[in-house]
Amino acid sequence: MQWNLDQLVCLLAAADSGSFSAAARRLGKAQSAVSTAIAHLELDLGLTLFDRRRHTPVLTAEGEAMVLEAREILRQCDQLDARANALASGEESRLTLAVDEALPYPPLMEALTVLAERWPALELSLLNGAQDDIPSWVADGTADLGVLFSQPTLPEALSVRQIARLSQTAIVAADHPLAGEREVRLSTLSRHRQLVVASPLGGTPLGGTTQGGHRPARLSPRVWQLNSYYAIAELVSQGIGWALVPEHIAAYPMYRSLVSRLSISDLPEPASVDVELVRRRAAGRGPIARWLESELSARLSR
Amino acid sequence: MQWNLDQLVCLLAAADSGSFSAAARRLGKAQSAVSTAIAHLELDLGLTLFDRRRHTPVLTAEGEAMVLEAREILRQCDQLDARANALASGEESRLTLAVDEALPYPPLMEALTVLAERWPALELSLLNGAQDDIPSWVADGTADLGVLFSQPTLPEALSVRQIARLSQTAIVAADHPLAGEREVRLSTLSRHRQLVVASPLGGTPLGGTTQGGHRPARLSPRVWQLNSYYAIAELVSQGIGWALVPEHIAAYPMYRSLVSRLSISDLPEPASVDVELVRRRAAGRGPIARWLESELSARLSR
DNA sequence: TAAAAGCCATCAGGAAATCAGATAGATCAT
DNA sequence: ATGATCTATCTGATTTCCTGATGGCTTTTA
Repeated sequence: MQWNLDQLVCLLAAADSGSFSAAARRLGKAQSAVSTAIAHLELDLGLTLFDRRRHTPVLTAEGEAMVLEAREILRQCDQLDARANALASGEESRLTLAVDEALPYPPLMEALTVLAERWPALELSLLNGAQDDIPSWVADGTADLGVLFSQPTLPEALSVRQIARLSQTAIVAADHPLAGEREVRLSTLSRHRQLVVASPLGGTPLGGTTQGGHRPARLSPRVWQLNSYYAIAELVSQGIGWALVPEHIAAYPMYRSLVSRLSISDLPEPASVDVELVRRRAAGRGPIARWLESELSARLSR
Repeated sequence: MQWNLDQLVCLLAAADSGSFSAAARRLGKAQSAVSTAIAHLELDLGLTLFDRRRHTPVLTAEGEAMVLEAREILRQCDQLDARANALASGEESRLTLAVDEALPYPPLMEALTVLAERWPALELSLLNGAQDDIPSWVADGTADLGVLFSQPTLPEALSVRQIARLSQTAIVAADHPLAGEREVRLSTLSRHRQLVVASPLGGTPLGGTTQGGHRPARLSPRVWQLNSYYAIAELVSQGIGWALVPEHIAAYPMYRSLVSRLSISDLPEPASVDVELVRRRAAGRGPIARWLESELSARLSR
């Protein structure tokens, strides 16, 4: 392989413009440069690319085949350049996304589908984890971005942004004494055990590193804490107590027939839980991360 | 785009071997050449491809992305070279094949399927034509190769090779007086009109350009000539006469229920028709044409 | 701990490729 | 027939590229 890219450029310019002189003008070179470039290319390839018997050279069949190959190579070169420019302007070449496994899947997967089309070369890693895993993965660099349900304590090194709010519903087991009621009052609920998400488990979230993020409402004096909405739904369906969970968890096929929704008559405002996006303060701010943030925010809010 | 292919080669060698020195040894260059090549590449791309803080350089994330792009480009370059070598050794870049429309399709299509896999870049043209079209297309350069049923007269400029022999069967209309007979004698057949393929139509094939190729057997004094087996089968099914046609024509779904096969008791040898491949004397002798010739011969003979 | 080995970046000088401009021969259009 | 345009080729100058040497740095070895 003796030839170089400039010779391929000359070949395409000559093929497109129909003469070596025109190609030279287009490329801003001397005609002799194009002429010798193509002559050398022909020597290197062992082919006659142009039929020079007429006034203006005309591509041979072999020449046309080479033009097709050359065009593909230069297209790839342009792609390399484009990718280099994108990377040079800060675009991520890899992105690791950590998401709470209890988040609604469809909007997440739709966003990733669009992502795959728009940045086909991106190496994406997707980590599914429980409530507590997400911030620790982001904090230790395992993940660049994390999406999780709002929780009261987060490492200081992380920055948080609320990106959506999911409405919640109260559920009990289908055979629970409360299941028959059309509406219940808080005072009624408080006589039964409440299951809430909490992280870190059993800790007293009052330390100096506490950030915003409201803690899950404790409406009953008898509380069990778990780190997973799935575990909560599981226990609720066993009749252990009641819980506030996001709508999509209550609607999940595995639980839908086992649990019963409760409407709480005297709740000051509709129950909801925030979805937050966390990143290390310094990182996770490339163009793809920013796009993904707004995309997830839009899709989760529908 | 300032960079060149040598720099990409250096990048890959360095990435693969883990150090610039090793890459230089592998490429048969000085270490400084590799070092400056990669340094220039980094300047051109605006990226840091290697992390040089340690003893041996290690690819950055951006570097890995560029390695993937570069590998693809060099793969394409190898492909261009391979194609150039093939073309230089006489391989066709285009091939136009003219076939008699009455040839059996399945073996033809199977051969073309294999052809498409084996020479993916070949530009193939397939012309379907009647008996007379094939040799004229090959003679005037419209086609490179022709496949047709043996016919007595061919232009002098064409060379012919028999590549298969298809057995024939006699057919009459299902409601023809002969249709009930289990076996017929030639003397019986000769009392009915025979339809034969002939080309050129109505000509007296005795001119100076006559070549080998036996003319279709005229077993009856009353003969109609047509240039297409399909037209013959059509007329036979109308009860116009009887004909010798290749087995697959008699088995063609459109005619199968309309015609009846006859077995001729006193035919000296089983009726058959030769399939021939024609080319201009000078042309049609590239590797692909030769492969196609043997492939068609094998598949048509099954 | 000290020496040795291996690696990289950089520099200088020479080899090689590339380029622009000029020229001559060929082809096309008028 | 003539002028315009094209290609191939030559020449000298510029640029690029390469090798070999050197020094600084890191890792391994003694």
